[in-house]
Amino acid sequence: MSRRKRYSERTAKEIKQIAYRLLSEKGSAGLSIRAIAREIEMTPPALYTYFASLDDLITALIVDTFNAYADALETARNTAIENNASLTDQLIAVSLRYRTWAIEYAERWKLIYGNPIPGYHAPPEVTVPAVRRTGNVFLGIMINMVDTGELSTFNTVESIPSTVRKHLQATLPDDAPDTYLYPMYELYSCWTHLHGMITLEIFNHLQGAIGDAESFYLHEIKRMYTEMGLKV
Amino acid sequence: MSRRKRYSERTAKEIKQIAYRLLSEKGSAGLSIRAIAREIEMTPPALYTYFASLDDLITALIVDTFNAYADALETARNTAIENNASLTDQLIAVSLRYRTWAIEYAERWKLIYGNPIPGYHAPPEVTVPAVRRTGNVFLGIMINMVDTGELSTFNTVESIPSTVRKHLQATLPDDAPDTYLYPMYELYSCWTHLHGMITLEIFNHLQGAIGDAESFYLHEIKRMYTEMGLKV
DNA sequence: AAATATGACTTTACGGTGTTTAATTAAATG
DNA sequence: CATTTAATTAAACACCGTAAAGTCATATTT
Repeated sequence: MSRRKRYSERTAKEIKQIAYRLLSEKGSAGLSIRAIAREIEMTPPALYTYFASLDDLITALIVDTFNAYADALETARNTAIENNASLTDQLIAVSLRYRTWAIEYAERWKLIYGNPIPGYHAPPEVTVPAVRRTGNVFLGIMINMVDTGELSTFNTVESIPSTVRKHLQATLPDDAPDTYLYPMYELYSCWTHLHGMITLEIFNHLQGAIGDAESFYLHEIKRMYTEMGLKV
Repeated sequence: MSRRKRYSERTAKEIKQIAYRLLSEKGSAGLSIRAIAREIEMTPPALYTYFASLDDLITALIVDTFNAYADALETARNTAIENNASLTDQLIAVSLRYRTWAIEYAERWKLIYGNPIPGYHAPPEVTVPAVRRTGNVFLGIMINMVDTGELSTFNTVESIPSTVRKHLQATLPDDAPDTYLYPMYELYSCWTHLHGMITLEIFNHLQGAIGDAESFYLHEIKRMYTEMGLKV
């Protein structure tokens, strides 16, 4: 690891930090090569040494953000485990963190889940695995629940549409029991609901309707998990 | 209504149509004053006669789009009624249309529910009433269901968080019975879930996970309405 | 140690964007 | 017909991403 390489990585990190600051201060509209160059006191083309294009820089931000999001969820779960929380309480803790992180880092969240930068298209080969990490935090808990019997799989598996069931089966490891289909399906059912509430809150469509988005969210996840058969 | 005024309105409409075409062809990145000017064979500043700014033009597109969305939902419901569909089937028909419209007019949908144009902020006084129209199609059906007894209100009303309940109560007409709180709350519970599925599908986060987003959506809404106590 | 190559930059430039200003033309009104 | 008003244009400003070419210090190779 040469001196020059270390310097270069430090600068790349600095560029990303300035990008995050501009993003949170002025939204994605403030995120430009030239604005970053001004802040870091370089000429705009100098940034091309570190990122091949603005799109590349944004992709780097997106990947980092997905990972930071997943880290936050994992931390939330670990904290819950340290406090001897039940699996259900772990699930609730992670669900709540899923929202608070989104609110706290709203502009970064919009970067990954909104459609913010016109002309930019995220390369799926890099973002799809990153998305999966966040889902896996939820899935891990739910699979634990199936193992302990807390989450009953009864006959819901049969009712899953066959196309969906086949797809889930294909993503399941070979040695995993069929009963794991249930938590996988349930994961997406829950995820889409959580995600809808958060999206609408962040884009300001929910507050006017419901008044207190936080209480609504908490109530909905408790109701959702109750209907899944958990004792909340 | 003078000749000039008629011409002016026709031109404004033409501008919006070109804007929609550019939007669906190239996404929000292709939506620029200068691009529209090229298409309509005007110089860019000429467009400022019709819209005070690009933001104003976008706001006009957004309002139109919200209304078109609501129109489509109302048409879906009316068609269902004409076919003697039950209230439950009306609700399902509208729910399905909520998705197909979003997919069909994805770029317009992103305009209203995503965060597409950096620097643009929708004026709430103009968009909030427009959002409400779409919700009212769902709400209308659910209120009918309460009136006919199809939708039981049992004790869910009591469990609604007090802050949310107060807010819903405030938006309820004075002469409406308290039992209407239940469908109002349920509306938002359903809406957030539908919205989450559609958002994730449109932003390409769901297909990789679930395979067949359409079947998933149908299965989820049926399950949701079953859990609400409806006979689907 | 000298020569070469590489990486980090700067200057300049091109073509794109939204928007303002002032001047011009066309249409409607008195 | 004269005057007001609306519609349009040309020119310019301040941004934007990025390509090309050149400069200079640092690494690497001979």
